Amino acid sequence: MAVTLADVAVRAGVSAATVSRVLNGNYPVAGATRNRVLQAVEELEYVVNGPASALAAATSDLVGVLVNDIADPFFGIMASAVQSEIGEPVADRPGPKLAVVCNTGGSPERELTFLTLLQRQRAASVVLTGGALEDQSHRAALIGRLGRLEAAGARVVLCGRPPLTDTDFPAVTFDNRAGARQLTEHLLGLGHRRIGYLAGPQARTTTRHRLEGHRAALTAAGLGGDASRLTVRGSYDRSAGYYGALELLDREPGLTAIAAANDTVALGACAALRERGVRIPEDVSVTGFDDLPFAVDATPALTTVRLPLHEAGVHAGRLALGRDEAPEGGVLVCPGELRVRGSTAPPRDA
Amino acid sequence: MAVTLADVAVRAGVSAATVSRVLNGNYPVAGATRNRVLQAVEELEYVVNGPASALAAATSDLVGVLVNDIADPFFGIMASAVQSEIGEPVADRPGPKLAVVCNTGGSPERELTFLTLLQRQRAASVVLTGGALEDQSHRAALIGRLGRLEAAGARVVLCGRPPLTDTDFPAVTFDNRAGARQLTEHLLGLGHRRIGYLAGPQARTTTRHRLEGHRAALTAAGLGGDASRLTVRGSYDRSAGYYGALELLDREPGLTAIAAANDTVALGACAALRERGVRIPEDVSVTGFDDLPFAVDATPALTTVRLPLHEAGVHAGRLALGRDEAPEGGVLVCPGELRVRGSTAPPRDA
DNA sequence: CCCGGGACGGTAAGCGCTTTCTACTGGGGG
DNA sequence: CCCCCAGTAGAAAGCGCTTACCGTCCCGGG
Repeated sequence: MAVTLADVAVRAGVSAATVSRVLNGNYPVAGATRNRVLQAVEELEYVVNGPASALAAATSDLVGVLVNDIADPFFGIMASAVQSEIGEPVADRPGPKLAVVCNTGGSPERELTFLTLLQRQRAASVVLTGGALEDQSHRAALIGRLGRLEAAGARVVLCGRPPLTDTDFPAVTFDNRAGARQLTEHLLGLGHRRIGYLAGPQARTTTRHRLEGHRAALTAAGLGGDASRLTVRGSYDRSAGYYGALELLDREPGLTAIAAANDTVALGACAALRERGVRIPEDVSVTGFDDLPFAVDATPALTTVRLPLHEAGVHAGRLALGRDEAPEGGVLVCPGELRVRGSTAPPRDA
Repeated sequence: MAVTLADVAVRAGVSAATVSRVLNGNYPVAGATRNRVLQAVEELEYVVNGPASALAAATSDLVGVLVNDIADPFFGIMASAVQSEIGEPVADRPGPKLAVVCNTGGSPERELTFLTLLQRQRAASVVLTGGALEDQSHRAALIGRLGRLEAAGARVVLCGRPPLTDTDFPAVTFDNRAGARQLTEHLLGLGHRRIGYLAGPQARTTTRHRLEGHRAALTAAGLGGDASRLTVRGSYDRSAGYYGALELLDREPGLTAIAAANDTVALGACAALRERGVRIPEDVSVTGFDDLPFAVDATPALTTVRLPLHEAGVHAGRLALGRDEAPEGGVLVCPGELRVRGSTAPPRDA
């Protein structure tokens, strides 16, 4: 049924070995022979059998990309960058690689399951994005899986998450702590003193780092005491911001600012504030985090910290291909950049 | 180095065939034997070699998903739905499938290239999303590629794009025409008469259908004459909306409404209007299309048409697995739903 | 008491490709 | 003038798995 290498070989009057060599270009083949082969390939519309070559060569051109949810632009942007980077047929030997996107939904089990599935596919590399779960047993299981992947020849890269201690997988991470700190310092600088914080889900590194940055700024300003009373936890979605903001308003009617764990949460908070008739930023200032594309289109535009998601993805993609050397220490820290926009202003009583 | 089926067989004291049968569960194996095998698998941490089984069984568990850009929520949401659907280990025979996401960037060549790469991987199915390019030669090439994929045993599904005439690939499509028409009728109903339109790129079915819907509404209202003067073309991104809106304002200062090809373009337009000091909706009403998550958080919230992106993706995923039968006629049309929000209001002179 | 057949399990032949290892050629240096 | 090597091409041995195709073994019916 399907055309095989052998068919091409017969058509071109050469051996299968030669056809393989022409196609892979890793062995000298005389010009005339090569042309005959190429022509036969063309005429027969031959398409290599990927699994067969993967089996024989013990490599595949699949790169796994684990994300929480590809529908979320935070992950979408990174994944897009990774994909574009690895899909580009470099002058380098192997052809373009394909990105296998895996939605973990933040579930540790699914994360492990997908890693196994990727190992089964003999993925050439795996890019892990998103905040890590801070759970010792999961951490151990994860390291085990990644170790086996690496042992099987896969390249493992962490993107947008902190390095895994005791391992030396290259990592491209964001400085969430510093970013959060800048944001809160910005609010403090404007004169805010009663600042609510909408934190992400428990046991996530991203959540913890951002919260720590926020607290560090407060503490430095001598406002550490109120911090936990003015912190509400929720997931990283819009409704968490909505209900979280209402909760904060109830807890502390004198609130003049809300710092959200990310832009999506911030928009939810804005919606809640508007419904309550609270003006932004006149009555309450709001900050986000990530600077996703829509942050600038909110009204008022969201003050936030821009994370170089695309750049990080590109870098992770290059590391995954082995095109770039791992950064010194194995970790590349990408700083966030404060973007001051309309959603923050001095408090009224300032 | 790596553990193979044979190793497991030895360990369990059975033949490789038996191990394979236990793992695939498609042939009777006595309970005791099965358990011994399973235990050996466990102890050896055996992971099937995907390429090898793909080669032997002539099938893979890869599903290709072609999108314009996975960073765009429009595609991200559909891809996410497809992925979740196919990743679920159904009670059905084959294990969970992996989604290979391919960013075409809207380029026809890349589209074809990716299809070839997917065929090389012997993908079990391919889901094509996004508007189709209206170009005869590309259409022919595309049908050729898809036909070969199908001949190779892959299931081809179109999602969020019109069916390919003369083929019978199942399709899940959006009624862009009706949606656009509703939007413009809504504006007309409010009393608008000078309505600008920000169209998408040329030669895309999505662009054409939405524009046709808009024009149909205008024509029905006896306003067809001005239509082309008040139409500006651009890509589907924010800056196209920004510059397009400025252009429209210049062409027709008396404009009272702008209908954009999608939400992203609409937000760009809003930004331009705000900069010009034009109030929304008091001076100019604006409508989007798609109802992406951020549409509701714009201020004012965007009047738009909600497209069931997630549902369409789920459905496409099921079709790709062969879990659902193709709809009668092969095409499932998903209607859009008008969402009237704050960005539209009667014109001032109404 | 014998035989047919169902339930299991093993044997072995590939699946289509890569990659040694071997073979052959022609030309230039000794 | 012969030998050796660079340059090419082929033969063949797998890569790890699936799956006919056969044997066994044991049961119940005749």
